[in-house]
Amino acid sequence: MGTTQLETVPEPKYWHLKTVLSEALDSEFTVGEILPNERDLAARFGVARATLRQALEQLELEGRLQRRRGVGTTVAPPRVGVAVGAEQHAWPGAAGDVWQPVDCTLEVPPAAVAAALETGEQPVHTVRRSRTTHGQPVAAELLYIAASSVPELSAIDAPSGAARARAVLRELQRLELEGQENAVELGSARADDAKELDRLPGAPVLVVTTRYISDGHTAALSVATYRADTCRLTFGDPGGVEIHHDPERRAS
Amino acid sequence: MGTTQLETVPEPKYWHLKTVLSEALDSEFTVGEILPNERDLAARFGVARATLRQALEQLELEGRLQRRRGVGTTVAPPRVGVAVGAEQHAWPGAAGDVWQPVDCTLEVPPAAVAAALETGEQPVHTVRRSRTTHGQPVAAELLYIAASSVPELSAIDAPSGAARARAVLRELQRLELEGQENAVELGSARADDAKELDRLPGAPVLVVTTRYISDGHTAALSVATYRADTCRLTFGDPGGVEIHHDPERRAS
DNA sequence: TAGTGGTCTAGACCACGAC
DNA sequence: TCGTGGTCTAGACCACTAA
Repeated sequence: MGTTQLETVPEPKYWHLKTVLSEALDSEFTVGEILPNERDLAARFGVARATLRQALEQLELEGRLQRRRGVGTTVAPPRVGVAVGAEQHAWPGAAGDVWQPVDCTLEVPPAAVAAALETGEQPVHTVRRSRTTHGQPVAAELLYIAASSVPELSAIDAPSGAARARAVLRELQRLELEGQENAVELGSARADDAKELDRLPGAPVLVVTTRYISDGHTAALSVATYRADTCRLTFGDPGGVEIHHDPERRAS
Repeated sequence: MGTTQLETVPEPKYWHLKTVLSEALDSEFTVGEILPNERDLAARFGVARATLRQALEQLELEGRLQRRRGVGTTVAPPRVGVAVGAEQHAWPGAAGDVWQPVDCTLEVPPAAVAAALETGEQPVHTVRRSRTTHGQPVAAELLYIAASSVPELSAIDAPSGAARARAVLRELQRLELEGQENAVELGSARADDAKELDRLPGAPVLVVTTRYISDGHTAALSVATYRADTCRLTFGDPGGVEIHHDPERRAS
């Protein structure tokens, strides 16, 4: 990474910079290694710090770098593959579920959720769960369950907490699951999700929305927020071998 | 959107700004409507243009806005749902495939692709396809097919072009498809993909990687690049119940 | 306390699209 | 040609982490 000059090219500086840095990451750095700080890097390439940051931001978006305030910029490990929608015909909380219940309250959900659950202004069971891989938090979930889906629940004691979450999920298993519908889209982390995922608010996340269908209606709705920088979501037939694909450097 | 002041709060200005703008979009703007330009907006909120842009960038990332140089910033329509991995047990190019062949060449693929296909330094059939919804381009694909997977192809005339692409895909159907493996991750658009998707290079994309497995090996590898701003990827088993997704915006 | 990345400013010029 | 968003600069200060 000894290069100092940037030729005058029609392409943006930060783009060129990103390419140069990307190649340097491949050839001169190892996973976990810490990079020079932004001010030094900017000076070395003869650009303003903001321009250097634009390149770093893209590399972080692609999962190549990890930046932490007060610490520095490090080379990120390859993204981890996490299976979603694998338990294609099981309710959340069924045996083998990788999610860990955290809390459960009774709340009036956002309008879009209420519309899907057809619950109007009624409060619904709102279960918070988290998911970790290799000890690292990778996803936070909000699971909305219509009160009518778990009618036997009123007898249960705990008004909230993980115990209640487990109780609600246990009741859910009694229903017959007809099918589920999944969707993935790009989003940015809300403040609470960001905290749980150990990221700053606004960090890019992959939002997986799952609709659990029973008796022709949406009995439960899951909104799971995965760290986009560290995760590769896998779905469908679990074949066997795992490949890592780099989303940017696949050019010739 | 007449507000002019921003209180002194511990949260970043751009974050607050984003919230204010988001609410204004819901209540005071309609899809396709054009916003005031960045300089005016920044002045109206009493912030520097760069700060205003930080807020706009996030809203664009979330699919709420669309910005085009030389034109302006408009309110984006809700994301369109596009099905991926739906033809769970069919080769690309099979009947009903939504992809449109564009070109086909014989090239040495990137190292990661070569590793998956186990082709070493050998060139592979590289099919370029595109996908549109409602007349808009939503995805660009590079489909790599090991030469050994379509051995009967040498007799075919066209050395490249859409005709050859169709020929290669036709040959592919002769193999028995054992299964496929899907993954989705966040990436940024390469220059060529960006052009086809009508975006700037570096724009956020959802990269869907599909491995087609035959005879215990990876016979073909698809790398599909979807516009992250306009697409919501749907996958999995609809359970026979086809539910029309409500156009209502997801809660945040 | 020192050093890091995160936020913010007030400018400037450029590339592109529409007129 | 004009207005738009895109890029870039050279600073400043803040929030956080670790020593």
